[in-house]
Amino acid sequence: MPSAPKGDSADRVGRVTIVDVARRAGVSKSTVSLVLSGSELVAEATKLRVNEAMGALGYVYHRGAASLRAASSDLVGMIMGDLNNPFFAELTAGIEDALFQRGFTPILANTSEDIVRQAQVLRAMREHNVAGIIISPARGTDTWALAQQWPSHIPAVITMRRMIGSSLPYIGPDNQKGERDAVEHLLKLGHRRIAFIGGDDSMTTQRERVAGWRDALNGWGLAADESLIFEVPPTRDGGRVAIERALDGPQPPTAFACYNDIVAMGATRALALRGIVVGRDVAVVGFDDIADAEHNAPPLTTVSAHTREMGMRCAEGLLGLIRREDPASLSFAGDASLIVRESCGARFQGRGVS
Amino acid sequence: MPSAPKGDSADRVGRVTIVDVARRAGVSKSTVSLVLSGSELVAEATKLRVNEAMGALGYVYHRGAASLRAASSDLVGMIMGDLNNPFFAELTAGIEDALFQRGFTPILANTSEDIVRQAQVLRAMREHNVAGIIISPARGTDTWALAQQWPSHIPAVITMRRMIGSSLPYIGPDNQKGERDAVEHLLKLGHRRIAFIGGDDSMTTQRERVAGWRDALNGWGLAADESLIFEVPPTRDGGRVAIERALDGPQPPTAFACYNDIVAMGATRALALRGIVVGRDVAVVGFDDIADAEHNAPPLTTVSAHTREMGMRCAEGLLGLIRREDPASLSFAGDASLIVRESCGARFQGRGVS
DNA sequence: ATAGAATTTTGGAACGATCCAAAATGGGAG
DNA sequence: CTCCCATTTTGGATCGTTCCAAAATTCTAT
Repeated sequence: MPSAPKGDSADRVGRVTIVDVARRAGVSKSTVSLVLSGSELVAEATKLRVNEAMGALGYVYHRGAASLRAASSDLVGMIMGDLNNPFFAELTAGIEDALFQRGFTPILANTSEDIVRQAQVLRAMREHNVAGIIISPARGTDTWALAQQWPSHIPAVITMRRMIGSSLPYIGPDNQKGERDAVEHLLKLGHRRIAFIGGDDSMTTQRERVAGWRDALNGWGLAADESLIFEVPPTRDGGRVAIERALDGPQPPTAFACYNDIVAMGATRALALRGIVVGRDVAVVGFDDIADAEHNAPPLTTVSAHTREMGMRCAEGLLGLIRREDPASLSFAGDASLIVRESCGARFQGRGVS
Repeated sequence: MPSAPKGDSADRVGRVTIVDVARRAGVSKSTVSLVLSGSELVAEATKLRVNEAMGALGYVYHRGAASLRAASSDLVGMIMGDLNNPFFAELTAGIEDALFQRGFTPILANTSEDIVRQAQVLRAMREHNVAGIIISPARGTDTWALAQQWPSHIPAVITMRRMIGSSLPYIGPDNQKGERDAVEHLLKLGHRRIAFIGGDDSMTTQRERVAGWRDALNGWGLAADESLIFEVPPTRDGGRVAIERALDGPQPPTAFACYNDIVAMGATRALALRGIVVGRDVAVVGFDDIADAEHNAPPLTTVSAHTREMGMRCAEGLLGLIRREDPASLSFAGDASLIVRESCGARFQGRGVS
């Protein structure tokens, strides 16, 4: 017979508590508590007896009760702007993994870019007495409002979307450097009219990436032509719209640096539908390196944000804050590295149908 | 000056509790508790005074403390097999939304299809005294093992992956019916050699979808040719591999019913790279209707699992269990409806480049 | 055998809410 | 002015843990 985890009182009405365990092991509840916390104080023999009792009774630790006494719980809030964006889904999975491994329990909230929802969610997290939060602020989040909604003494790290003027540490990729590399790559391939498409001026991430685009052009002694910045929603459809606007204008660009991979996918699709072969007639680069990027038609040249690692960094950064390390030292701009595939033409294989 | 939420004791060392509020409002903590729970018993004037005190002190409700006395908390576990699969990301967002609206707080766990991780996560959820869980079991989860890891008296609903023999209610789309519709559509378009690609026999979802495929063929008086079932991982690359195997075999199929959209995307891409125009030379249908499906090249004909609604159903089903309704009556197979786009050829526009 | 030190164990007070029976208050009828 | 009843309010026990000072036990050296 396999060892069944059910103990003799597994079907009791109430929960099996530390007191029940203590009674069965013939010790006091304090001793059981000591065993639970892995204390060195308790004698080996006693430890064994207590563990046996816990097994027999099917005891389950009650974290809520424990954290009532401690200052904070093992809960950590994860507030994401848009879970349906694969990039954020990957980031979420990364953070979840890292937190769980460190003994924290992530509570998830998806704001769908809704700042009202975000405010509600922040309050709920406070009510749960979370040890801290990792937040990717919804678009349109105001630095001041966030400061009002989240007391500065509770650990929080901001990820992926920098809040200017906020005292909270920021963890995210180096957008400017990444975009600069991407655009320089296009310049090296001979492109001179390089558009930037997607997002708009109100998004810090867009501003950082545009800055990188400008840097690269200026670095090559070229003036950045602001009319080549196309502000469209950071969506697939946004990519399509930008392509249409760009192509229908005078002197269409020969290369497109996209706000992110989603926009780039929309753009490549729109180009393909016009019969333009991406990677031969025109170059496209994305940003983020989501899983789908390499399966796009054609596979996207993009800038990797090292999503998984970023998630780990976030978890670690928050842990640092919880341990009361200096917030300033925690801000972190991860590397962002160019991944060359086919959409830029550098490795174009000339396969005929794109 | 805008009304600052900071009260006079917002920077106290400890937390502001109902006792502090009670003191300031000149009432007992019981009264404050009554106000908190929205009781009708308390006089209007007192209610006002208490609310004023809460505002002034910046009181934040402590859900953990409250749930210590109640049988269970407002936490609900969400256990997902693979968050990186856009389908599950959408489902997760849907469930999260529905739970939050009903006043529950979802705690998230991504098992990455790892049953060891899943067991750990289940335990963590128990320790958090969750009101219930919504679980999409990791591949390879054994019904008996799950029953051991999750006591039957704690509400749980299984979603998307039926566990045969489990007493827990199952909520998911009608896979068999959906696949039958899809394959019938292919039959109507004149296809006779229709392959089923992706997943394998150990996955209940695959078995259900294969059953639908078989139903459709048999319904048209055709024998289901088992050699047309290609068992490959339910991934993009799996789709590619299946296409290669199928095309290199004798008498290649003219249509492919795919386990899900991811496989279908891998398949369409592999076909395109071989110069085969999907929607003209060959037909492909997917399953799930993830957001990317309509942006695929060509847009995928697929079966919608009504993901968002499914998420809502899960939340509602769990709520029913928490309210101690009959588990059997909660099982639910949602509709699964065919969405015709271009990959099957029914609406092929003949655009040249696919 | 015994003081003193070292090692183990323990009872009771927290933590911040809810719940219940009982007490206080207010109003209307006699 | 009292009594009764309806409306409000309240103290204290409780949920399951941790923490702390103090008690009990064991060990060591004399």
